[in-house]
Amino acid sequence: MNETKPLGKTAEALTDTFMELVMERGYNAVSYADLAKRLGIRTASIHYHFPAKSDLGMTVLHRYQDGAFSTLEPLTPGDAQSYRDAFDNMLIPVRSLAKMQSASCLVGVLGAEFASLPDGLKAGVSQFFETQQQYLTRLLSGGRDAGAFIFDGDAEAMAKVIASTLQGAILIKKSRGDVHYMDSILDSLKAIIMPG
Amino acid sequence: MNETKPLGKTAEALTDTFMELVMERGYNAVSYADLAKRLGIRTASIHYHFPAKSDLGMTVLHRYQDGAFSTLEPLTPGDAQSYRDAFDNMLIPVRSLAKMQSASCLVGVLGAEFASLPDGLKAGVSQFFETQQQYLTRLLSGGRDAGAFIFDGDAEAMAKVIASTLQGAILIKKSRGDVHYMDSILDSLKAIIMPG
DNA sequence: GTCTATAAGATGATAGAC
DNA sequence: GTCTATCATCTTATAGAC
Repeated sequence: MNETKPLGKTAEALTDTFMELVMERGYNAVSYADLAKRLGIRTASIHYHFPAKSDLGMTVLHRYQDGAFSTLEPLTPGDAQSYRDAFDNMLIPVRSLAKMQSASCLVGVLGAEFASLPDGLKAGVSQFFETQQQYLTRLLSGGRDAGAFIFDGDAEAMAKVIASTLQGAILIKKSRGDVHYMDSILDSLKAIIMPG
Repeated sequence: MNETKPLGKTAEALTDTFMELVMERGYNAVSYADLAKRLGIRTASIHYHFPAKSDLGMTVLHRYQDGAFSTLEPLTPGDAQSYRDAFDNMLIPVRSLAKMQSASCLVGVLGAEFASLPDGLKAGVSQFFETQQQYLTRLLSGGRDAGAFIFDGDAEAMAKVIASTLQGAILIKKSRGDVHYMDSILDSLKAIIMPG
């Protein structure tokens, strides 16, 4: 039910390119002219597919969200290993981002520009963080009960720590241009919730 | 030696306003027109004080950096409590940021827009993160030796975790509009390096 | 230091032909 | 679906008067 509607070839290329550039530069630094140049078309053609820039933004945000949440397993009660696997799967898109030298999380970039975003994007960004926090909280809570994780304090607090750490690391990594920046961070996070 | 040169009254107001707006919207979403309107002057007057936008950006980044690092104590060997105090003092600007509903860290915002920044700002942002990581690493390393902190792994890895967590939390907080978002995160971080 | 005037270019967007 | 042509507006920036 969260399927993104299929797009034509040009619309697909537009969303891919726009997403890539926003993840590098920010929403406000990517123009229709940039996209037109990249795809070898005119800016007017872009408006046929996406009448306003905010339409492009919304489409790209939805696509990104689908991708980021696609590896999340439904949190049905299971054994300890199933929770550890779910945690690892949650990290798959993060590891993918970690390897990209000059990109960072689309939602993080949009969040940085929050006050300048059109309303729809603002709402989408807020919701992304809310959904992520809820999932992580349930994962950590259930996982601790099942013996998969060990940590003090409530699961929601740990969920916020983990979400923040990942987001911050992906952001800093881009400025440092170091594709290995996150290696130790992912290890450290695991050690924090799976000591010993 | 890191003193920022004194500015006139208008230049001061310009840097304050520019910093505030960038922390809310991002560098590319703040224009000379925005500043002129706020201060009740013309855009041409701004160019007298800061010929190019990148000049404004550099001045603001330096000011921000001076503020963020102003509470850092020189890391001379001391007892455990002195390291805990130094950690708390490092957090003073962070706590200040946490209270601002619609702003996030200037350097984080610039980092999100990295690829679109003028070269001077790129270099400044990279350097900020590098300096912060070096300080935190020394603080954690010395503090662990002095018995102030307890954690596994090397100090640099923990420094990266802490810097990333703070940066990510400040970013997410803005999108969530929750001035209490970071409360539990600061508690959790302390619990991670000062268990028990 | 601030203003008016002005410029060159970018930007998001529309109308209508092909 | 893509194009040409065109638009109003914004954006950074400069020259020169006050």
